[in-house]
Amino acid sequence: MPTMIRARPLVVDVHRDPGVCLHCQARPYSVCNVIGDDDLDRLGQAAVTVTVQPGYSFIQEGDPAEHFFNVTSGTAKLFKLLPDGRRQVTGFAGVGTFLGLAVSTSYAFSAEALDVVRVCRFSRTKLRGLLDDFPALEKRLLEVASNELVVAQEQMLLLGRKTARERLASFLIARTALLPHCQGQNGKAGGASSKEQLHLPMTRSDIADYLGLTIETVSRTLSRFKGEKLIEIPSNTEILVLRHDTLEELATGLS
Amino acid sequence: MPTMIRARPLVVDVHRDPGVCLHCQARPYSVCNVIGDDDLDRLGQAAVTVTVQPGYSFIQEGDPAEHFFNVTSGTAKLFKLLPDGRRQVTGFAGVGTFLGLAVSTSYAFSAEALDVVRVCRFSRTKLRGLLDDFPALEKRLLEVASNELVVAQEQMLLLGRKTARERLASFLIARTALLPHCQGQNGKAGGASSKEQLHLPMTRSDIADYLGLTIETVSRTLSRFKGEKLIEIPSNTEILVLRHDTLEELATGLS
DNA sequence: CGTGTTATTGATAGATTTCAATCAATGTGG
DNA sequence: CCACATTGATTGAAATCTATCAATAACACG
Repeated sequence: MPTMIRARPLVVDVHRDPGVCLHCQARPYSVCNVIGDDDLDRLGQAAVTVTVQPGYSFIQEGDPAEHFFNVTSGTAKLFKLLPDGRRQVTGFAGVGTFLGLAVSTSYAFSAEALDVVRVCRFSRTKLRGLLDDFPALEKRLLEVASNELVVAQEQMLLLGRKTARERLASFLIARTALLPHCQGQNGKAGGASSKEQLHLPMTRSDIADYLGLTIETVSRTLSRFKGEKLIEIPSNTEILVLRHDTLEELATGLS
Repeated sequence: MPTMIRARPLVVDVHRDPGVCLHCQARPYSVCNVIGDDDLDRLGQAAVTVTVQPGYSFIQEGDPAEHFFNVTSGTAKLFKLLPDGRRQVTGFAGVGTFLGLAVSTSYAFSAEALDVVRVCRFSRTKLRGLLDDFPALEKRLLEVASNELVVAQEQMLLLGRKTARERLASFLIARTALLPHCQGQNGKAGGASSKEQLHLPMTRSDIADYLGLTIETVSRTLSRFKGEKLIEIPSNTEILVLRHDTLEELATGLS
């Protein structure tokens, strides 16, 4: 049975500030990067900045979808619930993630902060206006949505057809791809070790709900990876990837 | 082990015809419906009509994504494969479905015709031009993509957290929603029977790969539904839904 | 009508879940 | 500063759902 406590959509801090967009550290990763410096204030005026404390949610599945969000710092988990409490985490939203694309009148998922999360919040109507004025923004959103679609299909493959080991390997590999130095990080030679350190802001329970497994299976599988010297587990929130390519093979179903 | 035979991307018939769009029976269900009658020829000139025979595929996962497609008749299955042949069907594309939204340079999935499928094919570059000229089309595509995203998240919930019974029930309910007379089809009173007849163009194997199960589990579960008088199975391709609301409860996890 | 494909049904096996206990990390209050 | 409680993670044993293996049965098609 999941926690379900403190799942109030409590939002802590709201403020607005002209010119923030220009120096926003999330800008290079966000849809905003298609807006020129000159027009950026126009964008900023349509948004408010919201800070969400860990454990609190800022989107509730089923609620009327009045806002769009852009994550500027921190990580949130996105999830859907069944009436009896079973949960499916559909994704983790990091810096630059645009949320709320659900066209319908209500949100299709909930979003809860894993650490302190800051988001830019746009009202539906104001964003509509922005899209009319900036066709490039609309194009960018289509791009974003298409990419998410590809990711979702990959996740369906994982959930429908991969073993627990393959799921965990896929998860770890996907996480390494998010690391800042995300290219040429390991040699091609078989068995080359790379030592990538992952920070996991989510709990084992979140990982389980993301991969369609139980906490216990996640824990057991990671322990086995550790025993096989594929990873190290310095702490509950850190994982050191020792054999990237072995995990990658596992993730794709080879072996 | 899946079939894997005749998975050649064989396309059978190609022809073009000015003015076809105007009388296309798929128009009301397609993205084209945002284009006015006057501009419709412009759209038609950018497309070619392709007929695909059952069992043949017109999109191959991994191939360079040179075209977009719009299904005008028939049904196709969309799927991804693991190297060892495990398959995940990510969706079924019926009349009006727009395909190829993958932004990247290569397709993220394969598409294979279940029955005779006709599609409108657009080259990437020509569609790009159309989008520049018709902002409404771009808006519509964003709408389509967002909707598919919602559907994909629902499918993740199914694959990650639902039981075999719940998956089959969800599948049947989703299929009834596609029926032409798709509103007010059954009374609210508990236990009301509705008798909706479903035509299933896909095999049990396709259903299994769609729901993350095996053929045997699909067959057994349907047989059990039959034994419980929830459905009838007049033929391999037809299913009669006797108790829509009972199945709906099952689908949502209330059982 | 054979003949091959697809679907059903049965028996068994196996991967993951469930139930349960232990351990570790963190925080509280006397 | 140290018992005590709380939460999250790990590990073990048993149960269960679904997969696998295997045999029929139903169907489509030439």
